[in-house]
Amino acid sequence: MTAKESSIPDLPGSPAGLRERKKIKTRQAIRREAYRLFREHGYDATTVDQIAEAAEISPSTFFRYFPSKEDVVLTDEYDPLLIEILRTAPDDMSMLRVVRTRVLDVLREIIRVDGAEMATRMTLVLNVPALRRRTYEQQMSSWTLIAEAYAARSGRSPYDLELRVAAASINAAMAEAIMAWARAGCTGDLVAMVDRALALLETGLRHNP
Amino acid sequence: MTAKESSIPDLPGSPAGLRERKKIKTRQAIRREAYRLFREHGYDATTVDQIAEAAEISPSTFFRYFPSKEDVVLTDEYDPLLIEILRTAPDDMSMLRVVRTRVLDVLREIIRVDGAEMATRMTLVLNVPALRRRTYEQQMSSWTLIAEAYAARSGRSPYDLELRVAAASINAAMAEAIMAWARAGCTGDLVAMVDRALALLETGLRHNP
DNA sequence: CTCGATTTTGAGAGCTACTGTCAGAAGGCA
DNA sequence: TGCCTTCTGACAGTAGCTCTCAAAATCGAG
Repeated sequence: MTAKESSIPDLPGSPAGLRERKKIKTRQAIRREAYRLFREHGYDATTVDQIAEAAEISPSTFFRYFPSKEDVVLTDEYDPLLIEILRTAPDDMSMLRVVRTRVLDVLREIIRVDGAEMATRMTLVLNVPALRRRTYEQQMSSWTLIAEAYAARSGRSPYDLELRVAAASINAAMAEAIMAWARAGCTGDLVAMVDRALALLETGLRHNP
Repeated sequence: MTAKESSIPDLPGSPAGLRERKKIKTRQAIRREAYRLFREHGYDATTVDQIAEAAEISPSTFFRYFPSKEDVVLTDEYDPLLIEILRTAPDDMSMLRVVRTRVLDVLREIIRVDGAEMATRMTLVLNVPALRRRTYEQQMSSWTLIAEAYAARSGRSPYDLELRVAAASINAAMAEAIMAWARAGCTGDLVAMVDRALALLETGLRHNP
């Protein structure tokens, strides 16, 4: 209902063509009806046909907007932003430092603007195994890009083990914090939780748990 | 062909009943034919019906032995062993120390006994997205159990964030090392690579990449 | 060995996610 | 207005997976 366009990535405003506007409206309708049905009947119990009917489109049209049912939940416009932040960070700053400063600032802003929808999504991701898997895969492919960018500018191999382990464990720590937040009903300070998780990685697991 | 029973978990020997032996033989036949077809035609291009025909069973019987096509590759008898090692470790030993000492010893032994099949599996997991996702999910659920066991004996909450982050990042680091090994054609010292990955976590990501 | 109980199996129908094709409708542009 | 591009719905088809049911194989006891 409310035009809640996130202000963090460049928002293109209303595009000129009627075609474009209709496409956006259809896309929003699909997502809205899908989320409603997921909430009411559960993810697995909701079929694509039902979503299509609720959104008043044909089932085949559904797959023109989203390559799979999972993508209705998982399409994420923030990943490119994350990559960009890390790509443009100063050369002498470690991945982890960049995340704990710049990325967390952006996360705070995302929550402010888009918190409610993020909560819905994360709750679904927490509770539906298929979505959890896809989420991890998606994030890992982003972090692979990040690791490769770091490799390129420091002259390491793009397959450098330490680099990839750093990326993978930062990803895992953030995911774990986000899931803990979702488990707690999306209440509490997500940014603080993510920072706590990352602090542990920074200190190292020498004596800790 | 060769009765290559791994000697690491308790090997039950040949069970008495004919029924049991036949079941094991069928299970092995399915896996053997499946792996052969995967190698020859690829994972996605191989259908369950083809595997069933090659193993001389009906398609419906296939699903009595493996709940899904993915499970032919992913069924892993080592995970309970991993959990057991960590569960029975001394209370004052951190997760990471247990892994870097005891778990790596067991891994070395697994490679010695079962190296070839492990290589086939890891190569499949590396190259088939669906398998990668399931693998991660599977390992994470094991590490959740481990985290809960650690929580119980140290009086923490089973949802303790630091504990879960530690478990998740150890898991991620090991997975990354194993994937790097598979990427290198399953050559080189896997145990050394995993240890390098874990060493980074132990030191912490303060100045590193 | 035989008979009844239990387990395993094959056949087949059915559901859902997803892909591809193709003609026709709708929007854009001169 | 009329042509061109894009979008849409109907339909057929494939693969993974579930469920049911009756026939076959195995097991245990007498």
